[in-house]
Amino acid sequence: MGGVRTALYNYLFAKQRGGDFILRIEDTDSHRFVPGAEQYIIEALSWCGIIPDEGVDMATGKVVEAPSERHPHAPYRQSQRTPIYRKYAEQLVAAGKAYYAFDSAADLEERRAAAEASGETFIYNQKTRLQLRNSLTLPPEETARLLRETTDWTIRFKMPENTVVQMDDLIRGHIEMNTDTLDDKVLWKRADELPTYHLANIVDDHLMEITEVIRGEEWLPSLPLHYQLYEAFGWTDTMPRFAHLSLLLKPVGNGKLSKRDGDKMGFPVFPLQWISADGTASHGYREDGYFPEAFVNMLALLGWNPGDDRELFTLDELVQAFSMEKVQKAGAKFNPEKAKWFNKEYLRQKSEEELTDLFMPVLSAHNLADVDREYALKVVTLVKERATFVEDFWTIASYLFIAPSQFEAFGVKAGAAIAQKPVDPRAKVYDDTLTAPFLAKDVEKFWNAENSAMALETVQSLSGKSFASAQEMSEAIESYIKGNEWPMGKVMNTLRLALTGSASGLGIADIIHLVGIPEALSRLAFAAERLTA
RNA sequence: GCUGGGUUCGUAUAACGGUUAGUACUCAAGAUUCUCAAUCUUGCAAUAGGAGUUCGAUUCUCCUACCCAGUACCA
Repeated sequence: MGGVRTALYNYLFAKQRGGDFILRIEDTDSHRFVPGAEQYIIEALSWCGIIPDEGVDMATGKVVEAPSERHPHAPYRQSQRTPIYRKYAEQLVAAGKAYYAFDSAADLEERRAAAEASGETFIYNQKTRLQLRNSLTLPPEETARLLRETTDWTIRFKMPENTVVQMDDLIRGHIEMNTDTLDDKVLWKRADELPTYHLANIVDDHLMEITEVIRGEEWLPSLPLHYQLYEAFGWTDTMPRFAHLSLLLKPVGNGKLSKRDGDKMGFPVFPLQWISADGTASHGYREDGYFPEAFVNMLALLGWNPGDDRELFTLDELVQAFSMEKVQKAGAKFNPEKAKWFNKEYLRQKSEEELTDLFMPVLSAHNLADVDREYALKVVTLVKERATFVEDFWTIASYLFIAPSQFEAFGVKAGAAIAQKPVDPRAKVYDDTLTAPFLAKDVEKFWNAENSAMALETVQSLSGKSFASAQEMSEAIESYIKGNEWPMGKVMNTLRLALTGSASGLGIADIIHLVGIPEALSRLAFAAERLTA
């Protein structure tokens, strides 16, 4: 989610200014390589409607490896650009702005442990670099020999001493930091013979003519290093502008949003379902039934606002409205409830035709492949306002497709839609298995000889007549019950219990008008047989 | 620890020195209906604390508290 939001803000900013949004794969940690991750990123962005102008060939969905007019800076995968970084790293060494370091990992580890033991922190910087094994301290011929005979070396940036770096951030404004608090960061790694993020990023941003870098807040502490690198390369005149986005925080408690939070609280943290290497699956917004428009809209408003009360934006509207000035400095706690609200709003905006198209596969998934589309459309019209997800149509109205007598065979539970709500702990607990497929608490409340007789007679009174609309049928039912001076609520709820399995849900006339009077009578008979024993 | 960033109702945010501190989500109540939703109405609820600057601070400055990030041959 956080990654998508960062990409989204980049996209909105770029598109608003007529710029290009570039996707570059920063895969310079060979140890953390995850198969499929690259494709996942492309697919996730594509689902959100965030289409890169450069870096990905959208026809094939692949990262571009060879330069073309549209993709002049290929390859866009950093692991395929290593000679470039190597050249620039050595250029820095030659200019005296970086140096070769030969300290072993174990040695550095030891120094860190020793410093920690005495309550200090070991930093590889201007204070310590002259006591360590590097091209600054070793005789030139020894350095040359080590470089020639081993690959056991790194390149470190020679951080200038006591210099206050003056920085600007599009969101945070002016920031300054003294270089004495910084260390001599590794630019070229011995471990996998690849550049670090810092080197590769600065080199690529320069080569690819990047004008704005919008990234997560975790990079803010690295900004002075990046400024110094631009300085060292002599690229300050074309240095991009930076914006550091605050992080997405977990809904409750402290800390940033993590995979575990979603699993624990039952909301997705991934745009698309993600299967980890160990086989565990994490929920995705797509698979959980969210519309991409709703997901993107929700994400955009998490840390940014248009300055007025508008909340619903299409991607194009976001491009128009977005401004860096209105991006929030503080981290934003993610609210899963609001995410659902957005989805509900988008669902309501969709036409009944479109929703029916989406609903048909849901019916098939519940073993109802041969439902008449016109019938499904009528159901959608009836339940649209009540649903948050397309899947809800089924949960709310499964009884419009199958009778309670079939519930078990289709894996339906009576009152499933209301059962999702948290139950008041003081409420009486009923054993639904005793009356299944009918809800025990409603059976106790409404089902008795008197009520069921009235319910049956009411439906029988409709037999043989035809009704042009549910409204017309509703009037007939009402006048029949009132004519007999029967209690409206009791008859209706008893009827609903027999028809749907529970005493809550759609209007009685709506249900009977859809399923038909003979079906209603048959359901009444089934309920009588099951409940009057 | 050090360095940097941050702090308005439970949550997301508005108010860029002058408002009864607004809006949305959530929650609660009422209206409505045959129930449940939906809808409508109403309500609950915030400027972290302390100094200063100012006629006046949510807004500017400083201190404290708390939160976040970085402190890797990870990004």
